[in-house]
Amino acid sequence: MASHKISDAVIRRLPGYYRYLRDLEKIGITRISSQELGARMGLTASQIRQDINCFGTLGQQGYGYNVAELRAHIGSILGLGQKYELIIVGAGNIGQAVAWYPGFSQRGFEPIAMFDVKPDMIGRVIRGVPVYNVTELRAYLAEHPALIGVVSTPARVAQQVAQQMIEGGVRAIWNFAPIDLKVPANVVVNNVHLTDSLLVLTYRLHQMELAGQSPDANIPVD
Amino acid sequence: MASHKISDAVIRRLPGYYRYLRDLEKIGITRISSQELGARMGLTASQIRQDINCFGTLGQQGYGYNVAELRAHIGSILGLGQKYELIIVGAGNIGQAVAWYPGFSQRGFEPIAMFDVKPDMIGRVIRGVPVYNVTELRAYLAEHPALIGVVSTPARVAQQVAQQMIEGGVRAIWNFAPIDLKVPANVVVNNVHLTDSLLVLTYRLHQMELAGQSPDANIPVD
DNA sequence: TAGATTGTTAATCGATTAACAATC
DNA sequence: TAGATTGTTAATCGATTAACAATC
Repeated sequence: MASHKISDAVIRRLPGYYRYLRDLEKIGITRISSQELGARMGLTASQIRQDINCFGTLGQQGYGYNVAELRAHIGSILGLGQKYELIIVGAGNIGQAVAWYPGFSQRGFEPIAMFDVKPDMIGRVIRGVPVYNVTELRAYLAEHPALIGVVSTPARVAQQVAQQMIEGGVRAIWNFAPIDLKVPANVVVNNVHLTDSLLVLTYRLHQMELAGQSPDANIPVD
Repeated sequence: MASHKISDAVIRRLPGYYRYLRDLEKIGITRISSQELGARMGLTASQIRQDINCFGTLGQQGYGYNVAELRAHIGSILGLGQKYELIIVGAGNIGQAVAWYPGFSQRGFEPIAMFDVKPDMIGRVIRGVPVYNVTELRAYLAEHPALIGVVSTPARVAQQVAQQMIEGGVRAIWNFAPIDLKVPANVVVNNVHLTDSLLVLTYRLHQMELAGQSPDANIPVD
């Protein structure tokens, strides 16, 4: 039986499934068991079957899962298969890195404009994406609606930029500023804190050093 | 009572605590209750007290927590307070973004070298960081040990780069390639999958659209 | 002292794992 | 059919929340 509320824990694993299935497809594997997929991903077979069952009956007893079919299904759950125009505020390194992330366009993400405050950035066209003055953000959005906004500004202006995006019709914000953006309930936000992930790394490194390099067994990968 | 094994769930929250406490300190707040901190961070007061108690007795009944003291303590648990030299393989946008992330140096992270394969990158010095040919990686590490390695290469070479880093003495790998690096038990790895986080965002956006914009209440922020 | 707020134990909730009957 | 492997229920485990005595 399908689609009772999918838990957050499951949702966070979905992109991983998608990625692994895509890689399997690429190397020509067409079917896979929960056992085998689990071994590759570092999850239990049981968990994989539970996860997949959240959104319907996709496997076949005695056979396993069809890789292409499963990937397509997970992709559609993730909202792929449609095109997402996105705007980027903050044309620094992170903004540019995001704009040019390989594989972005093939997944339907299209950066249509960047915004910055620096005079030497404004007016440039970087790999086809024009950089506008951030003062033009509202006016631009009025003409060119975008569902997704990327915030790659310094923390101190991030909330205010988000505000303008939301007023301009942006419904999802991907935030790289080191602050947790607050948004209304009809807008989604994902705060990516790069430094946080580095600190988790140093924590583990530190622990390992304290423990005198003793292998602390399975360090979970996140 | 302190330090029984700190769970992974707690560890992942620590950088958040650190960040909020730092911001509080900046605006001059010197003491805070679990109640108030919870309200700001979107956690329950109970959870905050549980978390903090994992690593000792830091609060005072009837008073709360001393912001500066708590931040310093969490910082030291996270392994801050020492200097970390880091090398970056892949001098593209993400590599550069990482190298120049503001606040890096004030937290003790110092990029000492970048490596790439592109002839037009090799030999450049970008904001003080030299870019070498990746073929020189081993030789470089032999002379300049670094604890942390950043992998910001295409996926297809990432595992091999990690291998070389590890052989060169790197003990922690911060990976941005869209693949889960496998490392031996005495090395730590943190796989940052930017696309994964974007897909979680589109999932939620998609759900919200399906639900006809109805506010789906508390969208957790991660 | 009285009020506030922690530290900590117990209760609840949710997520993962184990087991196995259903079925391809 | 026999073997494989799912779908699904039950058991376990862990994390979060609630409650309250301890104490500043």
